[in-house]
Amino acid sequence: MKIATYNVNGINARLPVLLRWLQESAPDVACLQELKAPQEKFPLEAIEGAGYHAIWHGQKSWNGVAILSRVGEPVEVRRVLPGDAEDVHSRYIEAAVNGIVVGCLYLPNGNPAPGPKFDYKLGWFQRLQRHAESLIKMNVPAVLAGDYNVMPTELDVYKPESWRDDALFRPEVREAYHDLVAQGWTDALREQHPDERIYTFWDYFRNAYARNAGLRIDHLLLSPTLRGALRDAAVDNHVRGWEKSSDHAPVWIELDAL
DNA sequence: ATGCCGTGGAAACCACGA
Repeated sequence: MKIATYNVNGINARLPVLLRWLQESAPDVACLQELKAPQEKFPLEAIEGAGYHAIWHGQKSWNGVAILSRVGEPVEVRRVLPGDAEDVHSRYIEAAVNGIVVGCLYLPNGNPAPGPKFDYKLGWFQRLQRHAESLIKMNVPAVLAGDYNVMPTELDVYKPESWRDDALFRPEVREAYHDLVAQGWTDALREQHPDERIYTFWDYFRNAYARNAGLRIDHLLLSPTLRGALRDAAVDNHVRGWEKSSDHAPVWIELDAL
């Protein structure tokens, strides 16, 4: 079973690239972030035409997450990260697909730090930790996939020294990610490639992709029950080089049947 | 060191992203 995550940066602006990638990479499940579309502007016909069921949680202008599946309909579990009734951002959706709980998340950017946006990021991270802990305790096969907006280690940044004070790399955020993983999760891409410089995002400007000035911020975390099923993990790096690409590249894992 | 680019939505610029 192949599960992917892809921050599309505008699903309607990205539709040709998204469809081309779905055709080429053929993930069984795809978690999408940054739809940047209200609920009623999700391009369902095109997605279904590509052979996928979909559930999504849209929002006007910003955020927005979706779960696509070609291995049966995703059975929605929730479309809000628990713990804050005031939080109106569309940043989380969760479904049961083919016997696996798939959480699709778009963690807040948090810049500038310090400040209210950074506080929101840390609070969101805490809520994610609590929810992830509950998934661990339920002992279900689960994948938490998405744009975490954190580079976990120096190996995950092209130039660590210039990112020290950034909300994506500050110690509090890296610690939050570390603590989350320490619950028993496996960072699938890093597990498969312990020492490689692997990036999932390259800025649109400063020729970042051509210089490989990238960040690894899109992650797939596997619950303890899935760790042994991990067969492969990689970034569809070349997709970032396509015309009208997102600034992120898709990341995927391949799991053995349970 | 820097939103220099890209997207969406409103307004002919601005918010936001990482």
